[in-house]
Amino acid sequence: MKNQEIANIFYQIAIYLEMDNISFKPQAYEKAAFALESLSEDVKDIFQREAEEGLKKIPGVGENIAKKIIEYLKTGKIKEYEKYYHKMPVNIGELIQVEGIGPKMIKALYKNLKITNLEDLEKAAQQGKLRKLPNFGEKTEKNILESIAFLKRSRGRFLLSEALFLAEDIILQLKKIKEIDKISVAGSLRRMKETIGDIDLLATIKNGAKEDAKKVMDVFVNLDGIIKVWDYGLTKSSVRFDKKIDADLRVVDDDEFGSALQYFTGSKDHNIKTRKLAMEKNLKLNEYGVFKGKKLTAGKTEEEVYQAIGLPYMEPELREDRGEIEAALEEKLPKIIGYDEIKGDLHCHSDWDGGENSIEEMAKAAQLLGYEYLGISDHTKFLRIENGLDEKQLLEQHKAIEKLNSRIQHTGYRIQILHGCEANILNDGSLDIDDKVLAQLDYVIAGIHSSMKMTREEMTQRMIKAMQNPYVKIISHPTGRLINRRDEYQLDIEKIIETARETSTALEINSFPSRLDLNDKNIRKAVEKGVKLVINTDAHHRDHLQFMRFGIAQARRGWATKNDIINAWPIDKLLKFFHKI
DNA sequence: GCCGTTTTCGGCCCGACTGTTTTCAGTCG
Repeated sequence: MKNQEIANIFYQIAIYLEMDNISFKPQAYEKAAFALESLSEDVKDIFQREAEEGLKKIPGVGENIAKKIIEYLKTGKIKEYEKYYHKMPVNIGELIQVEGIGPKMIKALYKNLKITNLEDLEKAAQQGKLRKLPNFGEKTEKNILESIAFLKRSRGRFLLSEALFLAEDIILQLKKIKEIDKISVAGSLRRMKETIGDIDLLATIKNGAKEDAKKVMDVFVNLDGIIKVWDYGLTKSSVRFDKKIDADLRVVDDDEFGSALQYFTGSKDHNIKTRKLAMEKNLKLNEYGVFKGKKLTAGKTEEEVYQAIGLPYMEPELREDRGEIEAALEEKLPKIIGYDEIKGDLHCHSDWDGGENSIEEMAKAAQLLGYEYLGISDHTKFLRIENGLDEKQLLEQHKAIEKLNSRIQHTGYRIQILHGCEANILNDGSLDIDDKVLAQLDYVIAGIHSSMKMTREEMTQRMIKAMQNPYVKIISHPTGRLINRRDEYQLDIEKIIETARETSTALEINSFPSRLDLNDKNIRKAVEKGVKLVINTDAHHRDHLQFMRFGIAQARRGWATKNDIINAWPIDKLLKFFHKI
């Protein structure tokens, strides 16, 4: 799929344009890039089917950008970009990741110090060269070094979504081979960890024949997007994809698929415990099976492997040695929420606040996902750039949603649209929308979108005050972290959880791939305190509704059950929760 | 460069915050 590659080039063109103070064009390129990466269909397919006209239907794509997409599809290059890159050969993708660095700084760094990548930048900062540049100073230099250190800590880890989308694509390709019998992801990806080091895949061959394994491996090492083959063998091959994600494929015997899957899924600590448990029963557990002496007693499925050592089957998300084995032995393992148990998404943006789709389009997409309800929660007025709604617009939107609800029911759609908003928590903990208006909505989400560098005490008080507002039912992305990019706010999460319990406020598990906030550990803390949670996507496009599974995965990793998640509840129970003032 | 219930040109892109400065440049959401 070329969408992301083209989007990345457009993002870079936007930055080059911004360096030259060109107005409006950068936003146009950014908008097109955003639309491209949100697209679920391959632009190549759209172009083949509907030519340039089809491309121009993508929001933000007009005549010029459509031509550039076509140019890339045909030649693998975009001349406009090549021209800029020739003039300033800088690794923009790398430098822009540094918090506090934007187009103007990249330009100044290149012009004055010939800095082209992260390594150059770090060296120059360490040598105190940055502070001498105009508009730079000691503090900027220090911030840049801190930000680079943060990036380095997270280097080599990929977002769960990136790894999963690639893995699913690989599996789709491999499943076309008729000799393949079973295939599954393993490793941290199967455990749905928030970041992934590499992709592990496990497969079996129908008749176990060596020449068939070779066929499979041949397809694997020649997949689209591979830039390096590390290993090529009949039982294991290893490759690197263009985003520098590595993937391993192992072929195992059908009899050992379960034990191999269990072994390669990990986690390592979980496996150490399961092996100990096996030893206590005079058994031996390894990747080839469960053995009594030399006799194989289990191995074909994970279920029989766990059963053989006296455990129930464990969902991969639980296998972190965080007490799951002990809980299982005491039959106290919770029934964690299923991927199909969410009944609605309560944090979605519409085109009222600059999102891509109308409320109706969002509702129809939600209906297709089988949801009972969809909550529209646009930004409010403090966020001017996001077209935040003011009191008057919120009331207008309320009427529009009432109308749409009654119209939709006559057209065979069963989905019910709820009206909320994502109000801004201002520095003093008050909200940017009048309580009288908030009172008229079905629910209110409150979130922090500004002044993220307060002290721990100030930030905690700020959020506590917002939760004490009787209309606030949900706190969005409670810790504010962006994976691999920005740390959490300074925040006393225990106090926040405590206040959430006292005020019956639900804490969000934001499913947006770069957020996953709350994270699994904080989810577990909240669940233990009996605090209610809500899994939302923060969709700004109808395709983003699909991100739900990433949030569900984190909820599962945090041992949350259906009862803990308010949007796994039927609508009557949900509305009762919202109206509990 | 895109877009159109202001429709083929003229809008679009604001305000807080930080760090640099002494009136402002750049980043972020």
